[in-house]
Formats: sequence, C-alpha cells, structure tokens
Amino acid sequence: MKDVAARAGVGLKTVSRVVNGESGVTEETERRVREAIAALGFRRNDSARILRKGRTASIGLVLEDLADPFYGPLSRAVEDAARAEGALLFHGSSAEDPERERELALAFCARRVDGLIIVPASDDHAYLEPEAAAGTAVVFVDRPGSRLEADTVLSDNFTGARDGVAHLIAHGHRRIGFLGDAPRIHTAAERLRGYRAAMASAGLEVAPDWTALGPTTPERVRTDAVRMLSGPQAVTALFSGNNRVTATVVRVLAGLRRPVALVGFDDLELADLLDPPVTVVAQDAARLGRTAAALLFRRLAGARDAAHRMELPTRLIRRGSGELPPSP
Amino acid sequence: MKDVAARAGVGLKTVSRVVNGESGVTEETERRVREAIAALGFRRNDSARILRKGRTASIGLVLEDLADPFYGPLSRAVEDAARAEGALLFHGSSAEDPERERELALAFCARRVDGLIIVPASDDHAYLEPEAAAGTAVVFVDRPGSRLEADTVLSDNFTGARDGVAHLIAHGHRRIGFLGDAPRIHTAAERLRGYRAAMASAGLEVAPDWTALGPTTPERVRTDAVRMLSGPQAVTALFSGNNRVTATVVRVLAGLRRPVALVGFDDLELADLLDPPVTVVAQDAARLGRTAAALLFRRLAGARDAAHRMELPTRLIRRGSGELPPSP
DNA sequence: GTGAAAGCGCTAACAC
DNA sequence: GTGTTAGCGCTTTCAC
Repeated sequence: MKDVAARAGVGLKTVSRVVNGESGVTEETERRVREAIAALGFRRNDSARILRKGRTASIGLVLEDLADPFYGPLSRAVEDAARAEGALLFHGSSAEDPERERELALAFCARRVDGLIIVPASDDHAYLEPEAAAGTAVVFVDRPGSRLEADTVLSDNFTGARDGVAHLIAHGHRRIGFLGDAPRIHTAAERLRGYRAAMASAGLEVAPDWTALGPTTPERVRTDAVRMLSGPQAVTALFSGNNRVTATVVRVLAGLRRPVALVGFDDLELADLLDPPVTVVAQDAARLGRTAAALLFRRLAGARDAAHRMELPTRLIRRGSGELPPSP
Repeated sequence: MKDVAARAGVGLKTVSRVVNGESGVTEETERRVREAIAALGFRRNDSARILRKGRTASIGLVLEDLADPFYGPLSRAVEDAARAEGALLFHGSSAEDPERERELALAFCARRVDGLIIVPASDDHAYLEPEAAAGTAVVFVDRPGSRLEADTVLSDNFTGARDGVAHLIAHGHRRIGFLGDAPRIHTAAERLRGYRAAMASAGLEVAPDWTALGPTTPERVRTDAVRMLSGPQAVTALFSGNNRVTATVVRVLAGLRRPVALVGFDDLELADLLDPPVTVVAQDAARLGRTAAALLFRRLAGARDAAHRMELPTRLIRRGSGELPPSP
C-alpha cells in the first residue's frame, strides 16, 4: 500500500480510502490510485486489517468428518449463511478425537475467528471459556457441548428413534435389535434411549443381546447384526442408529433368506431404490446448519440473552423395509 | 502479551519465548509466565504473528459444492495433508459460478493463504496472475484451469468414459446413449469425447438424439433419458456422466419393463445393492485431493520447476448393470 | 479532499 | 537467561 501511494504520488490514507471505497476522494485521484494498484498488482493484506480492526469476518466450523455425506449439506448451509454475512469459513474434522477438536477450535480462535460452530467430539469444552469470555461466539450443533454455556442445535434424536421403533412394533415386531454408534456419542445414547422407551411403553423386554453400540466399522456392525439375527432369541426387526450403520445392515440383510424389517436413522441416497426400499428417520442436516449459523450471527449482532437450545424434528419416511411383518 | 509480561514481571520477549516453546528460559521464569497466561486467559493472536512472519500456515480450498458427496473425500484428503503440515483450511463452494469462484479465491488470497487448491468453475484464471507472482501456490484439481500456468490433477476422464462405453459395446450394445453434465464443464466434455471415441473405434454411428448434456437436475436428466429410451432408435444402454446423473437414471430405469444396461461415471454408495447392481467407472476422489495437496506443499517447500499435469486412472467396477445384454 | 503520526500484537535482531 | 527496539501493513485520529 505504501508502494501504491508512492507510485500514485498520494498519501497512504488516500490509497486506503480508495481500496475501501470510502468517500472523499476526487475522481482524478482515485483514477491515479487505481492505476498504481493495477500496475503493482496490489492486494490488500487482510491480516494487517484484521489486526487493526478486531473483527475477522471469518468463522470456524469443526465437524466430525468432512467426508461423511451427512455433514455435506450442514456445511453447505453454514457456508451459505456465512457468505450472506460476508464471512469466510475455516473448516476441520475432529475425527471423533477430543484432542483434535480442541486443537482445531483453539487454532481457529488464535486466528481470531468471530465465532465457532462445533460438532462436539470432546465432553469438556471448558477450554473454550477464555475464548467465550473474550467475545468469541460458540454454537454447538448435532450434539450438545459440556461445561460451557452456549447455543445448541440438535435433532430430536430421542423422539425420532422412539417413533421409528414404535413403527416397527406397530407392524407386529416384538423382538427388535438396536445397532448404534459408540455410547459416549450423545446422539447414539439418545437414540438408544428412544429405542428403550418405545420397547418399554409397549411392555416389551429387551434382551441383552438386542442392543449393540460401538464403532461404525463394517466388521463390528456385521458381527453384531449377525449375532442378533441368529439363535432362539433372533430378532425379526432391526433399528440402525445412523447412516453408516444402516449401509452395513442393508448389506447383511441382503444376504439373508428370510425378510427382516429395518428402520434406519438418517436418510440415504438411493434408499428408495433398494429392495425393499429402506424406511428411515430422516434428519434435516441443512436445517441444522442453517439454524446454527443463524444463532451464531445473532450473537455476533449483539444478542446477550441466555443460551438457546433447539431440537429440530425428524421425519419418518415409510418406504417398505419398516413395514415388513415379522417372519416366523 | 504485554499484560502477561507485566503480570509475570518479565519482558515481552520472554513471554514470546514461552508461548512459542523456544529455549533459553529458566524453569522458574517459565512457571511464572504460564501462571500469568492462565490467570489472564491469554491466547496468542495469530493475525499479528502472520503479519510479522509472512507465512500464514493456511490454505484455501475452492470446491464446486461442499454438499456433493464426491468432494467429501477430496476435502478430507486435503485437510489431512494440511494438518500434517500444520496448516489450516479455508473452504468455500463456487456453485459452478465463475464470479463466485473468483471472489472466494481472492478473499482467501487477501487472508494471505500460502496456497490455493481450486476446482475451477471459471474459464479464465488470469485474475490469479498477481497472486501467483506474489508467491501464492495454486493447484487445480478435478478440472484444468485456464490462462494460468499451475499444477493440475485430473482423473483420466477420457479413458475412463471410453473404456466404460467400450465395455457396453463388448456386451453387444450398438445403440448407446450418453447423459452428461453441461458441456462447458471440462469433465463432461472429456467424458463425451471418450464416448465418441469408443463408438467411433467400434464403427458405430452416433444418432443426434443419443447425447444430451446439460444441468444435472432430475427433471432435465429424466426428460432426456426418457427420450433416448423411446422411439424406433431407442438405445439399449446408457452411459451416465456423473454421480448425480446416475442417481436419476437409475430411478428412470427402475420404472421400465425391459432391462437397459447402464454404466455410470463415479461410484455411488450402495450401488452394489441395487437391482441390478450398478457398474461404474470410479474415480479416486481422496487420491485426487491427496495428490493436489502434495503438489501444493511441494511448491511451498520451494519447488520451482514447470507446472505438472497429472491424470489419475479410473477403475471400471463390474457389478451387473453394465453387463446386461441388449434387450430386443 | 488529503496526509502525517500512532498503534493494533506479535517476532527478529541485537543488546545486556 | 533476559530485555529493548523496530517494524510487519493496515486503520484511526486528527490536523491541514
């Protein structure tokens, strides 16, 4: 900028005015400045600007996994909202590792993001206390945070799972298995709770073998599913706790002779074309992201009221697999 | 940092030393500094650090659409590489809009990212000339850039499509339709070229109605597919130009009485469970991302040789739909 | 309408 | 081992 000023034969502040579109510069002066800018290939250095102004017009998004299709629409919704506010997006995956979540969030804070949207992997967000105190807005999405008062947007996992399992019960099933993500993950625990609630309110006992929570690797899910589907206590229906689990369960069921009913949490691309088409409890990932961004920008605009907690409804989509009767 | 120094009763530089883990500080002094840091909730301001050091340890990734599952693994691979180098990631979607790509790329440059990985939406990247000259590394991925010499990583779209279509021809098809993305998108044009090459080398004429390129909306694809599948010249097989097109084509074919062979470019989740399972030409999206990141960090490490252009091989995955014989 | 000077928070260079 | 000074490139303030 100094060079531009020298070349245009004007003061530093005049260049600044032109670059930032402020008024109070003659047309002729502005022309000279623009010429110098073009000739020198000058671009404003936002690091210096940020240092001076305080606000960075950027927000940080910490997800669990950028590659998981569930987070695609969520990210995109956050990005669109950020764009509308003129903010840029830092992005990172925690890979379900609390330490990695922390590193990312703090790295974003060190870059002085105005706000943070986090899908928690950690169960202790006290580390964000100083940041929040310093004015960084924080919103948790998909899962609640801990030890930090902050706006939170979740799906109603409990009700979604409960209704999905009740749907299987309504179609005559009495022995239903639940395959979920690791129990320390809030959504997995909530969905399991929904399953138990539905079973309990129908007066059904849950055999120990009918619930299996753990990593969503195909091997683990396959083993547990096969176990539930065999023996004298074999289940006639399965409820799968998320999109990755469902994908593996569908593969297991495709290899069976008898039909087994299935309701999956999360929708899947092409689920309607499988045989049978897969009944799901769908979340609105884009709406999760949109809502989280709205809460964040509300804070950045100055809102100081108590932390909000929103639970968005899920939607049961009946396609066939959840309406199969129990096979003898 | 000044406050920390005051509180700990030490000089500014000593605090800087502690914060950056440099040697040459007594244990006792370090303890006092750390205490002051904790008490004040101090966190280093990276904007100031960046301003001073030049390098920002961040890179910008401009994709077409964050929500497209194809870009998930690509982003994740870039993120993992960046993480290994200690760099943070800015992320944005161009939504196939050249102006938006430009805005994003320049906004990232204003933040002084060390490098840029771009899935081009624009067909003129001369706007990056000053940035490149100023030392910002640029890598194009998935599609080539224009009017800017830069490293480029592509899939071998031509060969992939040609081999996919040749596969259909080998199974007896003579009338094959091609449904692709808008022709101004490089990958769409290359895949069409592959289709034409396969048809030509088998001595087959291509009727005007057998190729349809345009937006990948379900409506457009459905209309074009239905047209190709009817009339006296009806095709017996389809080649679909990307994952979104394939999803719609599969739905169209599911509603038909007669079997129609299908090979799709890009793999799909659960493609193996459809009826028939979908034969695809698969790209390795993660490898595209990994390779692009490797090229970028090579430049950042100082490589000054001519721009590389790499084409990664695709893989034909035979699952059933591509092996169906022509129906009379 | 324009410019000079101060300073944002940090690090590099060089004292002590 | 530790502190002092200058300055990264910009915006703010205030004087002209």
